[in-house]
Amino acid sequence: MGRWQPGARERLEQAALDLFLEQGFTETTVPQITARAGLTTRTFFRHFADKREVLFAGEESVPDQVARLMAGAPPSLGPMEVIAERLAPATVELFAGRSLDYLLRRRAAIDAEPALHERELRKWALMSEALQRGFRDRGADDLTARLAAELAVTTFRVAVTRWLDQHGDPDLPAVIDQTLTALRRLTAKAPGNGSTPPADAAEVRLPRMA
Amino acid sequence: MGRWQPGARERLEQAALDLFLEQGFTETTVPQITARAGLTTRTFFRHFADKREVLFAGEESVPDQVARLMAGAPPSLGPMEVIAERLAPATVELFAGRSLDYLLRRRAAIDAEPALHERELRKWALMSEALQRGFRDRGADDLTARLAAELAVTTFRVAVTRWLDQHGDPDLPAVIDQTLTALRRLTAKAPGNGSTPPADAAEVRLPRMA
DNA sequence: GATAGTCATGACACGACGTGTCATTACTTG
DNA sequence: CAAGTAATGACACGTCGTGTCATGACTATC
Repeated sequence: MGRWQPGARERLEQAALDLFLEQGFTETTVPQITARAGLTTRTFFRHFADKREVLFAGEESVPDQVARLMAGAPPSLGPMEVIAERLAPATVELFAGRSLDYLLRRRAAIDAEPALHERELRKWALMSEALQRGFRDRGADDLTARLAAELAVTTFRVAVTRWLDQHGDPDLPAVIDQTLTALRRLTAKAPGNGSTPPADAAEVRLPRMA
Repeated sequence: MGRWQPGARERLEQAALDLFLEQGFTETTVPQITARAGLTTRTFFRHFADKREVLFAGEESVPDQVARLMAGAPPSLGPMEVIAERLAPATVELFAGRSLDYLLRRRAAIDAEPALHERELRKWALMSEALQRGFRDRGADDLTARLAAELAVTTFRVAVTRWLDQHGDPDLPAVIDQTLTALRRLTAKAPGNGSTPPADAAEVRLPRMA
């Protein structure tokens, strides 16, 4: 363990996030981050593979956790049940660790920078791959496994996005539930445009035509 | 228009893809690409914002095309109908321009390099954003618009992947159809594990428990 | 058919990113 | 107190990507 000033990694993460929000990702240089954390440039790259990674540390284990979680679920559960009953609670737990304020600040930084947004997309893609393997190991055919994995990722990503949009007001489990319901309604053959059928939707159907 | 040797851009794209496949993306330096194309380093960055972009040129207009396409569809169509009847043919057309061989080579290069894979994810994300706006403009509420957009992207991305996996054998429209059908079956409440119910699936249900 | 204008390219300098390498410092173990 | 370990510092270096100015080739106009 490091024994100079403890928590070098955490200091770097904090300084980086602060600077990214203050001046932007591109405008922030690694020497600036390390100066604020009281370290040198070389040390930064010993903790993080590149400048973006400072916002994505400690997420490498998630795919493995996902794999174990799925292997531990009763074989009788279908893909959608696995998503709703096993993966959803795990996702909630994943976000329960960090404060809402931190999550919002982190998202603000990521949304402001395409390069960081790409890294965020890769995070979900890695999760999707793990889920896909999990579904295949549970006996699903290749197409179903892929779709189920993508569906799960879509659900959780959309739910978390909306949850943060509303500053965490309806709690995450509720938002996930709402998202799953909307997803089922959407894919059900019933035609319609997706707004709550006749009621309170204030939005207007645009008569546009190209 | 350039009047030195015509097709500088195309020469750069070709040289880059060849070199990426020969020695890998990271190992290929921009001077190497420009040398093979008979140009200078500076010229490369006049045509492409960065090294990755050489594989993603000419795709900036897709989101706009998507927007026009959706605005031109009859307002009576629900989200899933828009996906199946309007967006699917457009997606097919999008891939009809390039030869299967080129698409396979391009994918091989992208799959071998995480940085390129991230760029590919961003491409689909931009398409998803355009779709989301399109669905919202058609009167869908925010949640439905997001989910429909993500569903469309998932469908086409999975379909194209599988289509290329099989070297284009069942044609793309057929694969998209198959994918949409599997997606509807998956989200329908009917429990089950996603393999063709009792028959020919040779895979074994693993008795694993974490 | 000369002249001016336009646009792609060449040439050069430069800052930031990321890595390899070796020395140094602090802590741990015996 | 001595040896070993692990994180850090210091330095050099290659590549990426940009700013800037000069140069070449084509076009339009008179």
